[in-house]
Amino acid sequence: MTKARRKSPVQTISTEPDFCSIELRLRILSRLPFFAGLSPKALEAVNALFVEAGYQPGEVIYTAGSPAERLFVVAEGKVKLLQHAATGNNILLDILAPGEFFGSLAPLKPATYLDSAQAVTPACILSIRSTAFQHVLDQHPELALKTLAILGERLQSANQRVLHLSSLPVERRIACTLLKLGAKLGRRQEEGLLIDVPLSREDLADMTASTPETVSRVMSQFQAGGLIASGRQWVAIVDQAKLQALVGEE
Amino acid sequence: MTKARRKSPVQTISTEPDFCSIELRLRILSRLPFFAGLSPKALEAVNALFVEAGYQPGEVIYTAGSPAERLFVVAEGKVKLLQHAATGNNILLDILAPGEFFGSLAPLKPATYLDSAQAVTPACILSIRSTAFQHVLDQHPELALKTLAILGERLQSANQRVLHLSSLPVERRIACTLLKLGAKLGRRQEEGLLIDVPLSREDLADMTASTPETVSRVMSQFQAGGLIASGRQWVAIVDQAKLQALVGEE
DNA sequence: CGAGACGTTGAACCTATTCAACACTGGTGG
DNA sequence: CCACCAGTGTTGAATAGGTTCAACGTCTCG
Repeated sequence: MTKARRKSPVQTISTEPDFCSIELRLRILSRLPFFAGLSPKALEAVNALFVEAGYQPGEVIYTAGSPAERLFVVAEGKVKLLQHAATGNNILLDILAPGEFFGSLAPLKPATYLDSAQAVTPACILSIRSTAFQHVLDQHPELALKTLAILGERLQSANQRVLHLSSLPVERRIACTLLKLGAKLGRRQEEGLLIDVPLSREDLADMTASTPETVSRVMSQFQAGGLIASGRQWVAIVDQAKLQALVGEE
Repeated sequence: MTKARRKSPVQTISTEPDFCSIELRLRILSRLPFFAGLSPKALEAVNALFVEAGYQPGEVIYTAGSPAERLFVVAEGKVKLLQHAATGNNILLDILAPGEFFGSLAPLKPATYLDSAQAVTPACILSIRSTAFQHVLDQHPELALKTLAILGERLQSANQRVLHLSSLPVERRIACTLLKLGAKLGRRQEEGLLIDVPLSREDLADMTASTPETVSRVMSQFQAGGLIASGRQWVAIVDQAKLQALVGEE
């Protein structure tokens, strides 16, 4: 019945090995939470410290365990942040959108990265040495406060995740994860709120501490109930209210 | 066999409704990670902003959901930080030792606390309005960097917890939790490394996303293997190496 | 001394995983 | 251009790890 969905609503405009124009760089930097409110001059100085690099989908930006000496910022595209368990299974910590930072904030703090970063779409990534960034923070104390606020939010988010892993059954965890992804990466579309990133069952399993099979089962059920629409590597939220009700109000 | 353990090695020197002397306050503040390296004069100014309060074991310092407007620091005693799930079960996020802070770093960020804090032992707690603390950070930028570093560590720790919840079986999670507690709150004793805080099976269940029954079973097994010694409300690590081996090297 | 909290142990049950087989899709190379 | 094939998704059945329910023992405190 509600089976025939279109091929893949997620647009993957694959350009050349991604890079961004100077204007884009400055625009991105100025829109970054912590760089907002910086004088144009200071911003240009900061900009000069950043290096840019392009990545193709699936390409690895850094690997857990390698020496952590850079701070990265997503200028264009989406980036997966993942941890690796000894058993071989992965944990997908987050999917970062343009404007978000990752990597090592401070030098020497963790000597090595404890997560890996991988481009999901063609991406342009800016990066700076952690030491250099530390100097920037020294010179612009207001930036440190902004960064503090962001870290605080991430800590909250991580704690909420612990709460969910501890107390919610898979079905709810998946519903919740879909809603979060929708809020962050959603794009209005005829099918509903399309999660605008290639997203496999396994990705969702890695976000919910589950397995691709279980995710598939739950998603089939959601689809039958008209809550979502989904196909190969994509998901759209059709009935957000019902999904929200399922996770239980908070 | 190895059943006869002593009553309760955990000392709970219950004084009057706890308070601390002026010298202790200054000493505590000066030893706080972020206040380290502050001029004595600045430290006294900061000290003046703090208010002190005493708590009895089990007494609640603040509750999740109430307006978040203060930052707290443990001066003396131990404090439980916990989240509450809709299902009624609790998550024990951490047990804080003297010198650690909790509560609200920044005003308005989360309008309300999203965790609760409760004294585990008789405790003396210093606190300051978040707004006031924000001013302190403004005036002493180096403190913001320190705080940033600490938040970073906590974020890492939370992420590691997500990893463990996602990939380790209960037995390992419990072993790991015991080791962490031992490292943080351990006191050398004849029985081994005593975790110097009243700690029930339920507490451990709340730290490992499990149940008191399961914790009891696993702990019995650990005790039979000579890994730990334990009784009512207390645990000591007897063979740290074996316990470490069990969790799997990292 | 009694009562309530804490801890232990057993057995039934249930959720989600695991293993396995099969179907669909899209991209690649012949 | 078509056929093939690897990656992805679906579905079923068996299994296991942990929870739940329940009963009982034990300690501590008032």
